[in-house]
Amino acid sequence: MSTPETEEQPMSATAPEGYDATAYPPFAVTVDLAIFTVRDGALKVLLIERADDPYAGAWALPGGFVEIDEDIPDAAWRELHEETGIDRFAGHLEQLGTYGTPGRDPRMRVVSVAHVAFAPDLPDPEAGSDARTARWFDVDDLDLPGLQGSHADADVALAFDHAIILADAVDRVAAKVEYTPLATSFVPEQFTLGELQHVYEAVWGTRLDRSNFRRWVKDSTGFVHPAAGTDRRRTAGTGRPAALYTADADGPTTLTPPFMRPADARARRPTQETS
Amino acid sequence: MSTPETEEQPMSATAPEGYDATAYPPFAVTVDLAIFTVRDGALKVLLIERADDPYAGAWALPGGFVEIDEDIPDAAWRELHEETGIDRFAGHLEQLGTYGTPGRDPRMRVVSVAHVAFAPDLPDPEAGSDARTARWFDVDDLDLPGLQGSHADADVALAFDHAIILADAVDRVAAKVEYTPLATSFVPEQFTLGELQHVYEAVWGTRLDRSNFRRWVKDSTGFVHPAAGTDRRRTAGTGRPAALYTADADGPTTLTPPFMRPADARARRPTQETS
DNA sequence: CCAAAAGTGTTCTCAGTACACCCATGT
DNA sequence: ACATGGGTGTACTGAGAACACTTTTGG
Repeated sequence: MSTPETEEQPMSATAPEGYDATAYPPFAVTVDLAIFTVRDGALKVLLIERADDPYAGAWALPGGFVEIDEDIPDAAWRELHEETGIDRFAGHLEQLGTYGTPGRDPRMRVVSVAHVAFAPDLPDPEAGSDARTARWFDVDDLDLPGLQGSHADADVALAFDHAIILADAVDRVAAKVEYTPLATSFVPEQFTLGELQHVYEAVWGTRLDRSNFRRWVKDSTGFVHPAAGTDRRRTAGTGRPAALYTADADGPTTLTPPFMRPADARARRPTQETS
Repeated sequence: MSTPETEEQPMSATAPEGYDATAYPPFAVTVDLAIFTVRDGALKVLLIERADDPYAGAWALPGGFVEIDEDIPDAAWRELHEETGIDRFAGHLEQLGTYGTPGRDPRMRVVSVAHVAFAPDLPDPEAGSDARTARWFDVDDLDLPGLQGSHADADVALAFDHAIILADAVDRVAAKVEYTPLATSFVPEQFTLGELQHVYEAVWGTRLDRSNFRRWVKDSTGFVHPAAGTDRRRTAGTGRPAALYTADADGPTTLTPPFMRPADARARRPTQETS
């Protein structure tokens, strides 16, 4: 942790040798969330429209202050619930990274712990729920730094450094579905293999061979299994009804072998070297 | 970012509706570093011995306060330099994650942005350099949560939540060498393929087939190439001298195909789901 | 001569790829 | 009938795994 190594190492001018517990540089700490869902075959992210300055009228990731006695994950789950109504454990939430460049918020020094959340297709946020607009955006319609395939509609300007955070978040999602069963977080509890395949195709922006996809999924241990009890089938428009599957609850957290996306799929941006 | 969404979302009691720029919960922000090197065929991490309470006598990751006008990567590089003398760009440094559970530092609310650094074999830290002990520890000699192979010598107690951070850091290192050329950050500028193989073996805690390793390395594009100019060879004790190689400077940041560690290698712990 | 490490080649196997074909349903 | 998507099987190919053998040095 970040134990103030008082006499062990020279502190900055703001926290000198004989410091007392209040003599440290005071930061504001917030959480920001990139909340993803897959819908209409596309990867969507939830953005809210800012009503006030700075960046009034711009779109931003939902987020807010961490309370002084609140753990960071708790703050993230709280924000997620406030924005989407998703209950704890009904979705997946993980830390993405921390963004704290001085000046990123013009008002004060803010360090934001960004998070990524996945959820099955969610309803449209209720516009009037708290006087502010919120919308699902197709990720490909946003102009994100370092991401190809952006046929940027970009009349959507993102506030603060949220374009960077969101680009990192998209990379994270694409990478995680490769070696974890997290793709199942994007589909309802019971799902068809076709639906699951659509998740991969949306996240990676590529097309997969149906036959090989099925074989890989069914050969992966601890990933999915035929839906218990009612072995019914579900229709998805036209065509033959599909068998239903469920995610293995006790499955491993990393898939072996991983499902590698084809090399031509959406390029992975490297982890930011902090240089 | 974490823009305080003033009227957009209800703030906590500490940052209520009509807040002013000073009315936010004040946090201390620090950086902690897990600095790794490979030596004697083992993965080593640099720890410092705490002289004072809390956790006097315990070992801890080096770290310190972020200054109020200092960017987080700058603070991490500064700490790295103070601890090891490594200059910017002479090693690899990246953000690992942020740890901010209330009470992790008994004195105040501290949020620490942990980092991972790789460097070639470094000299022993000078004990007298600033009155405090610092040592390289074999990672396998530490008792880290969720990591197998710990024949824990564990008379070494880690301060704060540093055991958790360090365990996460070890995972990160193991995962990164799989799909990035970062293993070359652990060896000198000119190195033999045997030395490079030792890095993988140390990080993964496994043995690799020499022949297959060479083939994979040489077939990977943008990874290594024969040492320029002097095509000399270097001896490593006894045996035939080996050809020298250099990392491709302009290489890709992700290797294709990745070099998968064998399934029996040190298990990867999943990304912490923030639940 | 022997040990140790570098360097080269060869076989075997299995997973990913591509593709062909049948099945069940809606219109 | 035909379009649409589900479901199954098969042949091809290339990369990883295992292992045998040669080369160059120090002792």
